[in-house]
Amino acid sequence: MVKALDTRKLEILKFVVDRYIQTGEPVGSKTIAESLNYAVSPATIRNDMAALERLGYLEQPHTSAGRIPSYRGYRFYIASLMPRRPLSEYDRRTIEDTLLNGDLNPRTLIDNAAGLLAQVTGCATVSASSRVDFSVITRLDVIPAGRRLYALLVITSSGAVENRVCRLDFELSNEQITFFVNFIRQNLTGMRIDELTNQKMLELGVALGRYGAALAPLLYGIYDIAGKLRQQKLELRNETALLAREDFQGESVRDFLQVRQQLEPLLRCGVSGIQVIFGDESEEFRVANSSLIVTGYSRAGKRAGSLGVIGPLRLDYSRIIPYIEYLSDTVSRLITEQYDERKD
Amino acid sequence: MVKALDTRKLEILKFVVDRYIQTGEPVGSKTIAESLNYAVSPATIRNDMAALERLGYLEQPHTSAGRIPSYRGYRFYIASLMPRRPLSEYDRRTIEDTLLNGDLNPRTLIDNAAGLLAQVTGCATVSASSRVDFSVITRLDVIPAGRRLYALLVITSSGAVENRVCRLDFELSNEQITFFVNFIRQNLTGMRIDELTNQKMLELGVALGRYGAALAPLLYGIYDIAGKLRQQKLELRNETALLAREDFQGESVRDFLQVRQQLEPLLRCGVSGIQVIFGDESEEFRVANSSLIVTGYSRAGKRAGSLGVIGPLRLDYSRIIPYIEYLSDTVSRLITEQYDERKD
DNA sequence: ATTAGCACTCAAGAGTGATGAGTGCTAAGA
DNA sequence: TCTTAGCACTCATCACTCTTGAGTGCTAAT
Repeated sequence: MVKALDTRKLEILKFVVDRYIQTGEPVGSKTIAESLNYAVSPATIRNDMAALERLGYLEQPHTSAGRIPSYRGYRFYIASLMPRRPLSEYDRRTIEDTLLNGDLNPRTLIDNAAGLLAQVTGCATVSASSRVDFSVITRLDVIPAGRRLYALLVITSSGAVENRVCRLDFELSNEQITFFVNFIRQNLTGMRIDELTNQKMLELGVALGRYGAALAPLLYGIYDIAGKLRQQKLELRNETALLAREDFQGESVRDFLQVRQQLEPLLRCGVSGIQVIFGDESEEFRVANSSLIVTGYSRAGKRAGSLGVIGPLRLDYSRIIPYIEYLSDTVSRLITEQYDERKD
Repeated sequence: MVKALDTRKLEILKFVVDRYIQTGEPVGSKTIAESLNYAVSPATIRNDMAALERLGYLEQPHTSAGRIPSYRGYRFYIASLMPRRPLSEYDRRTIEDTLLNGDLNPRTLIDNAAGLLAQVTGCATVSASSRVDFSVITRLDVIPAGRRLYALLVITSSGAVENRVCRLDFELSNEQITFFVNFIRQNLTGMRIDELTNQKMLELGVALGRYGAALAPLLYGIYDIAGKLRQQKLELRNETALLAREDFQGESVRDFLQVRQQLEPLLRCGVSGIQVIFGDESEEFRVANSSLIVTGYSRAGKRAGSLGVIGPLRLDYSRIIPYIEYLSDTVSRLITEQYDERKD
C-alpha cells in the first residue's frame, strides 16, 4: 500500500482548489494534465482524483463534471497547501498609519479596522466587541450643548469615550450643573460599567431628592451610555458587496438575511487564531455557499472582540487571511498599549 | 366625447394599482368585474382599460396578460386615488417618545428616525444631513482618556456633539492641557465649521511654536472632527431587507450596488414635500423596479437634510408616506426647538 | 353605452433529442 | 507496481417544439 497522499496527489489537490477558487467551474483531469505540462496523462490524474475523492478531499457535482473541493479539501488547503504570503512592509505601514490617524476610541478603532478589511477584500466583514468588559468609569461630565440640551460624556479605563445628548424641560444654571456633575462623579467614578444597573440609577435619583425627577433624563442618559458600552456590538459592513458575486445568489442571499442573529453566539465563544467556518457545514452559521473567517483580538491578553470576513466559499484565502491576522494583531496591540491599567 | 376619466375608470385604475401592489400579478378584466360585484361585464371593463392604457395610466407586459400601472399610473394613484390615513395618536406618541428618549445629537436623531422608518416599513431607508451647515463652534475640550490618549470634544451651535480620541507620543501635564485648551478655545470658539480649513490648523500649529509639532495630532483631530461635521453624511440602512422581496432580484440588486453614488446629488437638491422618484424613469436614480420616496427636514426653516425610503415599485405607499411625513416633521421640530440661535 | 361571442396572442411549462465534457474501467505497456 | 490508451457511459445544458390557459381586441347584437 502506498502513502495515501503522495506529492502528486497534493499537487493535484492544490491545483483543483486554486483553480476552482479562481474560476468557479469544476476542474477536470484534462485541465490538470495540461497544467502539469503533461508529466502524466489524464488517466493517471483521474485515478488520483478518484483516490482524493475516496479520502473526502474532493467531490463531484455530477458524474460527468470535474471535481470541486469538499469542505475537508478547503480545510486541508488552508492549513497546509495554501501559499503563505505575509503582507508587504508597505501594506503593514499603510494599515497602521490609517488606524493611528483615526479615532482611537476602541470601538471606532475596530470599526475602522473592519472598514479597511472590507475595502481590501471586497467582502462583507464582521466586527464584534466582546460583551464582557470590566472597564471602569474614569471620567464623567455634563456640558451644555444647546437650548435645554446637555451632552453627557463618559470615559472608561479602556479608553472608550461616549457622548449622548439629553434634553431637560428647563435650563440648568452653572451651579446646578456643577452640583450634578460632582454628585455623579462622587457616586460613579471608579465603578465598573456592568454595575451601572437600572436599580443603581434609581437609587441616585432618590438620593437627589427633589431634583431627582427633573434630572431623570440625565440619569437615564448615563444609564443608556453604560448600556451602549456594556452591549456586545456586532457590526456588519459591506454586506451588499457580496451581491455582486455570481456565486452568491438565490438561497445564499436569503440565508444571509438572518446571518446577524446567527453570528452573535458564534463570535462570543473565543477561540484564538484564525477560525474558518463553512456555511453548510456548521449548525451555527447557515449561509449556503459561504464561509466565515474570524479571529479574535484582545486587550492585555484578555479577549476583547472578533474580526472577520464573510464571503463565498470560493474565497482567495491566501490573500485574505494575512490581512485579518495583521489587522486583528494591530488592533490588539493598540488597545493594549493605550490601556490605562493604573485606573483599573 | 365623454369625460376622459369618469368615475368607473378611476375606480378601475385604483383597483388595478391596489391589487398589483398587493399581488405583483397583472390584473385582468375578469378579476376587476368580480371585485365590482359584476356591476358591469368584463368586456366593458376591457374597453375602459384600453382607454386607460391610451391615456398612459396602465400598461400591458404582453398581449395576453392583464394590466399593470405605468409610472404615470402610480403618480396619479399617489396624488389622487390612494387612501390617506394619518398615523394614529398611538403611533405618533410612540415615535416622538422614542426619539426624545434617544440621543438628541442631530445626526444621531436623524439616524434614529431612519432606523424607526426602516423598522416600520421593512424597506431600505436613506437619511442624509445637508452639506451646508453654518453652525459655529460653541465649545471645545480636551480630556485625558487613557495612557497618552486624549479625547477631543467639539460642540456646535446646532447641538452637534462629536468626540474623537487621539494619541500623543507622551503624556501631557494638567497645565499643558489647560494651556492647549485655552489656546484653541480662544482661536476657534465662534468660528463656523467650514472655516476650519487645513490652512487654519497649520497656522495654529505654527502659532503654538515649539509645541506645534508635538500637539499636531490634536490639531489634526479637531480638523478631522470639523470634516466629519462639514461632510454630508449619507446613511443607508436595512439594505438587505430589500433582498427578501421577490420583486427585487437580478438586475435590481446589481443596480442597487451603485445606489450610493447616485443618491448624493439627488438628496442635495432640496424639494419640499414628499417626492417620489421611480427607478427606471429618472436619470439620477437607476434601480430597476424600485422607487425612492424622500422628503426634506429642516432647522428653523432652513433645509437640514433628507429622509426617505427605497423600496420596490410595488410599495404600500398609503401606509409608508404618512410615516415619512411624520418622522421628518418631528425631526424638524426637535432640531429647531433645541437650536441655540443665541450663539449664532 | 353595454355586452356576448369569438378569434387571436403570447408566456410558461413540459417534453425531446443532440452535444460534449468528463468520468470509470479494462487491458496492455513500462 | 505504476502508468496509459481506448472506450463505453453518464448527465447537465441548450435549442426546439408543442400544449395550455389566461387575457385580450373586435364585431355585431342589445
